[in-house]
Amino acid sequence: MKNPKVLIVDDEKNIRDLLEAGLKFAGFSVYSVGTGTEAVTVAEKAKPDIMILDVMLPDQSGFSVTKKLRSMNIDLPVLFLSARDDRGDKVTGLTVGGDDYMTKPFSIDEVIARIQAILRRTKKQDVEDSIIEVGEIKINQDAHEVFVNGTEIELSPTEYKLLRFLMANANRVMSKDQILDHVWEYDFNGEQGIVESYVSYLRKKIDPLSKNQLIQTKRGVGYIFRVAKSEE
Amino acid sequence: MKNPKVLIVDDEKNIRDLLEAGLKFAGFSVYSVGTGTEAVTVAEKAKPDIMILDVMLPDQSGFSVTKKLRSMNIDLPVLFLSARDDRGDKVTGLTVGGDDYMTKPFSIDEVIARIQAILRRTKKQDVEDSIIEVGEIKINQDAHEVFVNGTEIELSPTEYKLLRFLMANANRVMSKDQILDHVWEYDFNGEQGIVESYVSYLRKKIDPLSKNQLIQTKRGVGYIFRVAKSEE
DNA sequence: AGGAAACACTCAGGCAACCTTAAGGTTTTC
DNA sequence: GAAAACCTTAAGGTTGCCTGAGTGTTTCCT
Repeated sequence: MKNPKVLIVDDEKNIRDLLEAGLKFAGFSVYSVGTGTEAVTVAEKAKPDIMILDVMLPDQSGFSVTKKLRSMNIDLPVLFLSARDDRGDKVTGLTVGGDDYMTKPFSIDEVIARIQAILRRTKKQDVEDSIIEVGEIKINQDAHEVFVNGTEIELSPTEYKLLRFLMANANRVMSKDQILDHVWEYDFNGEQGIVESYVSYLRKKIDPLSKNQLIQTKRGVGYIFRVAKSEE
Repeated sequence: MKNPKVLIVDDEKNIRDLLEAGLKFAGFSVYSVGTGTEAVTVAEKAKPDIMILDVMLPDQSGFSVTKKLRSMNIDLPVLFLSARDDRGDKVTGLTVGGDDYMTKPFSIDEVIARIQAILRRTKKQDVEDSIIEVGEIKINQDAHEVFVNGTEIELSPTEYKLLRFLMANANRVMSKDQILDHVWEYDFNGEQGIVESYVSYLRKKIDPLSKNQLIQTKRGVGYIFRVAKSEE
């Protein structure tokens, strides 16, 4: 199947829209509802491949939605969303098979990565491979490992997400605003300076092991992960 | 499809007219409205391929327009416009997915370049290629790179825009006023002298690597990017 | 042809924006 | 309670933008 179908269930419309825009662009077919009741209806009719489910819904808890679906023999993997500090919820949510769990606020690219990871695990879809390799760098997303010319380097979570984003958009300049929108959590309110800082951290770890300056600055424009400059 | 359709949404008529003229000339079919309500109507009926949307509209915010459209399952990429210094408006999610973001005042040719970049990325249209090659010079728009006979040169943003404009109109004289109108921001209030300065900067970087004088002066008329002079 | 006027080119300088790096404080994690 | 990760801030250097002045070049008029 070419376009995996995602059902988004969240009562905050802003969040739904954000997820919808990001997921559509990433190649998913998107259904989006605001209540648990609708979720059950759409899940039955549209037969999505995966569901993004807020655990705090106005009409019923997210878990009761999954129970209802299982009782109807509709079996689909779930990416749970919850507000931070719901530690209690986490345990319950994770008891079942291929599911995963994220806290709000999230970064949009992280959601996409998790969804692809779940689909990969449940093996029902053609999804992006777990391994991204661009030029001298190879990332294993499942293992969270990064290799520069075969040597592993340790990256902090933010560094990792930044690198993954730049590599996913290799050979294309990304503005600092774009980077903020994709890599940082959606409610992040800081300035672009933080992107500059993290690019600096990344370079410090990557450059000693690479032949070329892989992350290049385009002054006044943004940053670019650059390979294969001469011929294309 | 030959002529991509653009929907312009802005309450300032001046801006609408400016965009409309520029985009029509660039080969787009243009629809232009002044309110969010109209935008929704036209987007539904005319099915444009992309929308240019001011985030500050009189009747509703630009974001609510995109939300409404998404809830109606009308999915089109957006180039957001906003006034500079709208720190408050800087809501995350602006550039999520295939969308992009520009601040006013802009240069008209930069808008066209961004629109083509978005359409290229969303792959729904036959648009100009990312690479412009005229004579001895090759520009990679995605990477913001410029090569003269295979050697890369570094250009500042303004130099880059000026060169792109001259190359897009190769073998045709462009007056200094035309250049100001297309390359500089629409509210730029300076003199033509600045064009002379920037042509000078460009030549200093280009000429050492080129066999011919690529940017030529037409006294009393303007400048021309000249190739294939012998036969025509 | 001579000279004035218009046009064009280059350069230096002031200011603003941008980039990098480092240091320190806060939050999170174990 | 210590370590790691994260964010902010600021200093300092660099680059980019624009202006204005000085010089060079062409055109045009007498």
